Amino acid sequence: MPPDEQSGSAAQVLELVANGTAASRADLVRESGLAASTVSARVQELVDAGLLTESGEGVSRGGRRPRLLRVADHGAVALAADLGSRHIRTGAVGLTGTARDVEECAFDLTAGPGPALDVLAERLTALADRQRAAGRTVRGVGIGFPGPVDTADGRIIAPSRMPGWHLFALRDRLADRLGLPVLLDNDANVLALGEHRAAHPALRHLVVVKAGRGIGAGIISDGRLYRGARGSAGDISHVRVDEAARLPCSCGNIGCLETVASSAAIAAALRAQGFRADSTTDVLRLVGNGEPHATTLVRQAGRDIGAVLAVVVNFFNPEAVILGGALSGAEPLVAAVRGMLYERCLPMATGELVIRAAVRGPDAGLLGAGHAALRELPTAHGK
Amino acid sequence: MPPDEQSGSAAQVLELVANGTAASRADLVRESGLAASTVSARVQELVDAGLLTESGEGVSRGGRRPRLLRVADHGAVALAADLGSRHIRTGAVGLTGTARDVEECAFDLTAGPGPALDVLAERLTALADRQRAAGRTVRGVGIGFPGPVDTADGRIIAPSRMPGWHLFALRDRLADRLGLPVLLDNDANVLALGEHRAAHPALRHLVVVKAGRGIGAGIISDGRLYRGARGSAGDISHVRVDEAARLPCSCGNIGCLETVASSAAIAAALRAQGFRADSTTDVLRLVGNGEPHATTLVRQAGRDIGAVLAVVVNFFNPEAVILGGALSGAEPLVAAVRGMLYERCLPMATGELVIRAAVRGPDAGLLGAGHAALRELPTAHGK
DNA sequence: GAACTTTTTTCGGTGACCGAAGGAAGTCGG
DNA sequence: CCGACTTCCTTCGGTCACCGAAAAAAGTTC
Repeated sequence: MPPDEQSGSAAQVLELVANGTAASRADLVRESGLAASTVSARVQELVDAGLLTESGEGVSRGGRRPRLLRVADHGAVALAADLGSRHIRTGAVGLTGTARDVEECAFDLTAGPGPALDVLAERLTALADRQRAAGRTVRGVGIGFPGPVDTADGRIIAPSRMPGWHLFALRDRLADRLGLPVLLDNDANVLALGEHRAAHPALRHLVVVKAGRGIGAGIISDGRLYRGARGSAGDISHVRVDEAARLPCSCGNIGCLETVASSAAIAAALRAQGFRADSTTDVLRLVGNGEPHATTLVRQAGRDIGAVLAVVVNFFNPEAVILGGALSGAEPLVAAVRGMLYERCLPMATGELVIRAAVRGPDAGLLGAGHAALRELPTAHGK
Repeated sequence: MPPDEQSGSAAQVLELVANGTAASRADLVRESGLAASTVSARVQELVDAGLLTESGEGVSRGGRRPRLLRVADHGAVALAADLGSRHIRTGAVGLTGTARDVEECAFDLTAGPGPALDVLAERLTALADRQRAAGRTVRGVGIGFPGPVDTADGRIIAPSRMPGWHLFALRDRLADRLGLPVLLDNDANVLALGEHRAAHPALRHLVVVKAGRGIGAGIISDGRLYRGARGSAGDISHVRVDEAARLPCSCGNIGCLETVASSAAIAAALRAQGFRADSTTDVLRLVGNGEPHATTLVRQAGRDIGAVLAVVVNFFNPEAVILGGALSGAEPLVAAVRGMLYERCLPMATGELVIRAAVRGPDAGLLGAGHAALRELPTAHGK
């Protein structure tokens, strides 16, 4: 599926060095399970390809000193964009796994694909120019989109709350404008990739929730992103959680998780109570200020999300549930999800389950998008 | 993970012939994606090993006639046992994928592991003797158990409703008694293996529900059985579906799927209404007779199961949901699940979703257990 | 400074697969 | 009935990814 992908174990070697699991060939032998000769050969390839560099020697452990390896960060970066329904966040991601030159601007995606394409192209062009001016090579672009994506075609599919986007060929349109290869995926998927690679590389089964104005999930199964039969796996935003609710959802049903537990829903409820609350930021501010109504609403949202995740945890039995997206910045939400999972799941499923907020915070999605782009986009000289 | 497993593509070749997808080497080339030379080599191996036989020639399609291949059914079988909380079903499964000498007897698993081991050993010994008398070689035993199983250790783990079984080493105890290698897995898992291999080999992502006195699910992800982090994936029996329920469940919670939608729950409700209903068979009989109360209860159970599966379908996005277990014999249940899924899931998830009852009926679990045993158990002469 | 350790490379496999070429056995159209 | 085309299958010489044994390289310890 990935157009490029080096010999398999080479990617693994690079990954282990990139996320800090291994710093020398000997480490790689221990961590990867490969034969020493294989590791040596792969490292040599990667050094020759300019992806790894040797950087001095480490401390001896009673024998020869290890020759330390580092990911070569001099050269290539991928541009990354994390699209939200109300904002666009951009940055440059290098092989070392850090985001540089991060910017966020307000933008309403519901305005339709035309304006969005303009803004994206403009900001990414500027970003590319700055990166090139700094001497870095821009290898491609990774985009996380807050709605269903056909990753094969690079098109948006029937996103709720965003009329006009259906079947928009964002990937190719953007690639034309930028003259760069573009990778397009769902925002929760790139978030999951980012969290997995940067924070939990050792875990094999992982559910990463993105809770913001919408609610989605990315699934890592057996160490790889799981997309499902039609690519819509992880779409929990329209699971019914409130039988009594009368609020209609954009999907045509009622009581969807998204209409009761997203930050859009919380903000609306707060406005109905007389608060000034438009954005997720406003909600977080009110919670941070200790506003009881806001805290109650966020906690209830956490319980609703937790109720859905309880089914998911029993069914999928992951090693970790990671909460990302802007709402995960609210402690009460994380606490409520935890409580719900421990209450409702089988002890066998929660026994060693890790439940925590995304460690990379607001950049996690960006890192995932950049990472994916660096890994999967074709390049001229075999990466 | 499987102790034996032939060269990978050999297993694939055998599988394609066994399930009827391919009948000649040329078919195998088309279906498997392997090179013709590779197919030829693997077929030769399998013929030499006595697993495949050539059986005459097929009809020409304008060129040389294909040399037809068949799975050699002369020799080896695995014994299989499908344990229910109230019955034990046994049979012999050959490489051709048919169950022979199937028997079912009533037995109460809650009586504890001792008596169960005796009955199992006795019936399987008799079955083995009959198979050997018929000139077949018994290669091993596959067991499906209606509760959580540690497949690495071959032990039962904390099954609800079955005190005394916790940590019982069923696999090794049975292997000692029979003098045969034993494979032990959860009943829903072996059901999923059986349905996938026998009925839907082309599908890659599959959820197979076993609805009987308990409710479990087996997951096929990427063509392979998915067990999750701790091996408890698919355990949806204790998902809360009825907030208002006061019925306590063996797990300590209330409103679990199992306490409201299992045949045990339906039978109890029918008894409360004055009907004679002890077993799943009684429930099916009443539904078959058109008894309105029974049909209503079964339909409601289907809706409850459907509500849980709706979350699962949105999250996992499978190609098919297969309903197995005794309750799947009730048409209203299948209809109710269908209705619930189409109502509650996103169109993208249900667009091409197959929802149907297990085609192998009551033998599906048996076939899966036998199949798994034949595939994964070690044998003397390299299978 | 001899005897271990640890790290890394060299070298000769091995196993699974592929692709080109060609043989074997057909059909079909004149 | 004979050549031209198809389809099926095998033979043969690769390639690729990896492994394992051995040894070289570089250190530590007593």
